Amino acid sequence: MVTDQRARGGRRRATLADVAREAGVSASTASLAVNSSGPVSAATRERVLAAARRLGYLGPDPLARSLRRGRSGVVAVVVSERLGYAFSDPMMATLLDGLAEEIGAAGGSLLLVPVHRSSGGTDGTGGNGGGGTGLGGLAMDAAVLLDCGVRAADLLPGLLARGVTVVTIDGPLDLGVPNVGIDDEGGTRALVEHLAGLGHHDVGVVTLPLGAPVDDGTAPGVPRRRTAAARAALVALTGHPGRFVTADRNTVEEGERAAGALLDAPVPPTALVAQSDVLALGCLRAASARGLDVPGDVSVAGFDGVDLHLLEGTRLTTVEQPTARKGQVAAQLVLAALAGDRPDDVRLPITLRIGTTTGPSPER
Amino acid sequence: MVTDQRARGGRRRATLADVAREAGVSASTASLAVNSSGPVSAATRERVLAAARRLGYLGPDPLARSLRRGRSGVVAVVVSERLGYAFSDPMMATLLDGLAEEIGAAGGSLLLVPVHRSSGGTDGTGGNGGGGTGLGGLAMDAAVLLDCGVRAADLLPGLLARGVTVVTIDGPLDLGVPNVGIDDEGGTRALVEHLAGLGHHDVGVVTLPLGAPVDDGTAPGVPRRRTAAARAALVALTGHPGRFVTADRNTVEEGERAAGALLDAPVPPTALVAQSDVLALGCLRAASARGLDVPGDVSVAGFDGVDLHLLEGTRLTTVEQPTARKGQVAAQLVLAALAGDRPDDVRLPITLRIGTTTGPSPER
DNA sequence: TTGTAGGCGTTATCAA
DNA sequence: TTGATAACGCCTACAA
Repeated sequence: MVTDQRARGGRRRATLADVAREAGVSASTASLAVNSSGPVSAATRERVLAAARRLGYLGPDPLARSLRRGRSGVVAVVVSERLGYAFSDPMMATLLDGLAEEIGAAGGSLLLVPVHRSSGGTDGTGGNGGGGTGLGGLAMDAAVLLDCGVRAADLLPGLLARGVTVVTIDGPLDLGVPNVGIDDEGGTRALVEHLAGLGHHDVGVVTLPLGAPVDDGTAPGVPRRRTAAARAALVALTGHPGRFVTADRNTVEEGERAAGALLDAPVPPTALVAQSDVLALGCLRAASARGLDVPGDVSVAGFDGVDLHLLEGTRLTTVEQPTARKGQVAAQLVLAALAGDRPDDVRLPITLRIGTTTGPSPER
Repeated sequence: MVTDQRARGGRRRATLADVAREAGVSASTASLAVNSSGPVSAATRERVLAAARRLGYLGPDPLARSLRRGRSGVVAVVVSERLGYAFSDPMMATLLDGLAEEIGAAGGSLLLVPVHRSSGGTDGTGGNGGGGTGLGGLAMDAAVLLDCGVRAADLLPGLLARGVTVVTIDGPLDLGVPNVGIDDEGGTRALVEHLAGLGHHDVGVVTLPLGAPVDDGTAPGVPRRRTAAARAALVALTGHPGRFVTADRNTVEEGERAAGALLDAPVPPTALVAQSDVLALGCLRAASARGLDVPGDVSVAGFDGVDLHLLEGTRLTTVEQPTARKGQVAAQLVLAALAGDRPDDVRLPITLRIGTTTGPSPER
């Protein structure tokens, strides 16, 4: 990754110039023939192709072509911190799948870029001495920013300055770039309504990591949006504000820990709302570990509509969102923007899915 | 991804030449100053840096630099078919995490390349007309091939011809490139020994997708290696060959289906060995759906040592492998090979972990 | 310590 | 239909 000798072993790969010479044509003609991207007589094309075969020419060098064309065909997906966390979230897998499908179909490819909190600032001169990576030294046509975990806003100026097309998934919304998202507030409210309707007055909320407090003018990310919506809905519908515990990461373990903190209170809440299905699974485990019946003793709800592979015919009550579609749409926004359009934000529909993990409040 | 106008909106990004002109030095001096990679007087450097700031120079263009240096810093990870499948395997997340950590630390980045069965042949002239992706048109220094699903061997010639450094994970082993793997046979044998010791004579095996039969001379992949080892060990230790069902994909659903086929036999086996923990989870669900007690009625074992987040304090009996380490080692092999070394294969240690899902055979 | 020259492999443009 | 020319933006011998 550091060394840069080109002279590897034997003789170097054949280039288009070699092919042209071998075929007795000019480089430009050879280019046209090889790419079938211009008027070339059938005879010449055949001659060039034969020469290419003879020389073992492997097609245009992607780097050179990209430099010349000003396009690399690479779409970066910026994920938070460690890839392991990113992928331990089942959503991410689905999202990336949708993204890859569309980008791949358009001839592009996906670059996975984990951003460590430090290496964000690609704003200045970028004179980062040694080959530090950090978004600065990566060739990309576009970047997809996933709200979860990364402060998208931090990276944005640097990317835009470099002429990179940017699309966000799940906001923030006021960044001035196209965004795909869902109605987080509406989904949260629906969940609270459902629980309130079951007679729950004392609801615990396990939130996703909230990230840095929003001191600048930026709109808050998913966790804060859902949190605010939950608080508002709880006050309005149950008369109580609810109790909030924040998970440090979106993992089952953290969900279990956070839920444990709530359930171990002198008077535990009668319902737990987790901001993700992964966290909700942790809630289920916390309840199970304490011998609590779900939903008899405590109701549990999630968010996302991920397939959790619960045993025993349990179905989590959750807000289902079209995650694969989200990835596809993000890709479409990228492609549209790359084509010069200025696409609008997209808000995808969600559904409240009532499962077997929520029931009447035992207080009733 | 297709259009190629460079003339976007305003005026183009400042280049190093611009900076040099602005600073009144030559381009080469500017290069040295910006990269701090040569002898430059403090005064000149300051002047150059100031000019860069003034012009909003954002650092060397990655594409141009790569072309010049002959290195892109990109390591491709070739995954099978759809990314969604790839990531639905918890192993992959961990593996990629380890890989990304090491590659990232060395200043490289990870390109995710899903390979559809068709687009494999990058051997010929590659004159694939339009911008079809398929590994051919991607700039990469190295590729990591994951056996699972993709016939690594198919891609190898093309990659090698292009001068791409290749490393495989989980074989096949006779490809002539460095490989990281584990003792699949030994692990399988240990599992069978464990079950035989518990008195099981009639064992069902749920295998991973086997892929195409090995008609050429190539060594078989993980599923076939584990399958052969299981068959041999079962014959040797139980006197019976065992019954084999193949899952079409490495998913919980497929595991459940395959296990169901075994459990619905007139005389079901007393133990199920799945070739992955994901499949094993499917086995557990199949048993649960039929009202069978595990391990009372049927024992279940897996392979991998993934955290399955089972409820109820259940711990799967499985063969634990150091998955993150596998990714790290693969990265180290890549880096070593890129540095000109010719690293040896690495075989990582595994451990039989006995959980609560295996017990004495009910036949006893 | 700085500048000059040349080229990495392609492709767009224009003229022939 | 083909060919010469000129970049794309950078880096590295080598010379001054």
